[in-house]
This record gives sequence, structure tokens and C-alpha cells, in this order.
Amino acid sequence: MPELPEVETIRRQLLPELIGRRFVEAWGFDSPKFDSAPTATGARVDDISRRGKYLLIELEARRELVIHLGMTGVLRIRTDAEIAAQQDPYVRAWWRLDSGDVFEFRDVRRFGRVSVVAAGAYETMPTLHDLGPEPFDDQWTGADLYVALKRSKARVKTQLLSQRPVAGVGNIYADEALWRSEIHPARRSITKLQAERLRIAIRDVLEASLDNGGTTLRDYRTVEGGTGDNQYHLDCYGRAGEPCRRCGDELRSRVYDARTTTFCPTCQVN
DNA sequence: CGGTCTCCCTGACTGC
DNA sequence: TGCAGTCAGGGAGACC
Repeated sequence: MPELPEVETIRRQLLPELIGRRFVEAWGFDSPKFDSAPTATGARVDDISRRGKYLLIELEARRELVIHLGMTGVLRIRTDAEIAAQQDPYVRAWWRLDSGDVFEFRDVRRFGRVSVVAAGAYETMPTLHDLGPEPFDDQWTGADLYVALKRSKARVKTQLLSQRPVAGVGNIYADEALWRSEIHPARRSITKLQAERLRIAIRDVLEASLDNGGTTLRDYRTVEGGTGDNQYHLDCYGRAGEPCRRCGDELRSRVYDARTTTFCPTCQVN
């Protein structure tokens, strides 16, 4: 599932492909999640930025093509010859570039989303509208995280997944960061010291994954079609039943708020 | 209002 | 081998 490191990897790869290009034709799958794609037709791409897991393709005239990859979203650029050689029923939106190539959004499970809006007008996307700070922002402190988490009584893991305390953390990196900072995912409050440790852990696990090109468990692919390598560097996520690399006890899997969570019952204190 | 639950989707996997 | 049942999960919206 694409989280911040995966989306950032994709952003960097798309930059040289899309900057300065113009969308000359477009199509969107017949669903509210994808059918606004053609409204970007005619626009030139000025820049590509990112907020959390949201890719923001900045268009001329202060408009944005917002893309969320959901669970199975893949972005790629194909030629007509490649498209003709391999029909793909899971392409949910595409934009033809003035180079002739086609920028495609493939999304098997349709958990992703496309939206063309005036720059910064995120009212129709509540999570993006109320998105927390970027974890790599130097201005973001442990005190900020502490205050943000104190606002809610939900479990710390659930709060992280809400994108409000900090942007871009999904199930994989939430489990990794909580393991690394030795915080039990079901806690409903943490100390200032724990918040600072958690902030550092979040930044470190995201940075390590970015350095590894992201985590490919199943569907995640780079723009070039490659996989990431970070799946070989996970300490916690997906390792239930295996020994904790810190204390040796067996990692456990539990469902909290409808999300599978892996943690060490011994060193992640509740 | 806020915490929690359900639903959307479909390929992969499990068990009989 | 085949098929039904289960699982995975980000985010929107319903529910209490």
C-alpha cells in the first residue's frame, strides 16, 4: 500500500516525465472517484508536489490534479504501442501528453481517487483538508505530536492512521514506528518523552524506506514498473509469530479499530 | 462532536 | 482440481 515513501518515490520519477507537458486528451472510469480526470484536459503541468500520501500535480491557472493511490494504485507512462500490446482492464484514468505518450492510473481495487480542483481547494477531500504536518518538516517537533495526540482519546495507532497528527503514515510505518519507539499501539495517551521518541521513529522509518525505494508487499510499483526493497528491512509489520528483534519474544497480531496491527507485547508497553 | 464501525473492491490465499 | 469463504486496507460516511 503506497504510503509517504512510496508516493514520494513516484513523485520524483514523474517529475522529469510530466513537467512542462500538456494533457491533450483524457478519460476517467465511470465512478465519482475517477470521472473528473478529463477536466484536466488542455492543462500544462507546472510542478508535482506531495502532501502525505496525496500526489499534487500542479497545473497552470492554479489548478491541481490530486491523486491518491489507495491500496493498489500504480502510475505509469506508456506508448500507444505498449497499450495496444497489453490491454489492461484496471486502468481507471489516463491523460494523453503532448509528447504522444499516455500517463495512466491503474488501480485494481478502486480504493484510489482522482480529483481536479482549484489549488488548495480540498473541501471535498476531508483527510487532505485536515492533514497533519509533513514528517520531514524541520518545524515539526515532538511537542507538536504530543499536543496533536492529546486532542483525541482514540488509540495512538488509530490516530496515526487518521493522518491528523502527522501526514503520510499508513499501516506499515505506523507498526514500524510504534515498535521502534516501544509504544503499545492500543495506548490512548503517551508521555512527552514517548511523543519525541515516536516523532524520531516515524521520521527514521520513513526515511529508511525512502532510501530503499519504498515497500513492495504486493501491488506497489515505481513509475518504471520496479519494486521497492524496504520489505526486506521491516522489523515488525507482517512478522507476527516471529521473534522480536529487540527482546526475542513472539510478535503478536491483533485487530484494533478494524486494522490489523503487529506489535511486541513485551517491549511495547501498554 | 467524536469515537467506532461499515463499506467499497477484487486478487490471493485457505480449507474442504 | 474446484469452489466457497476469508483476508487485505485508506478513507468516506454512517451511526450512536
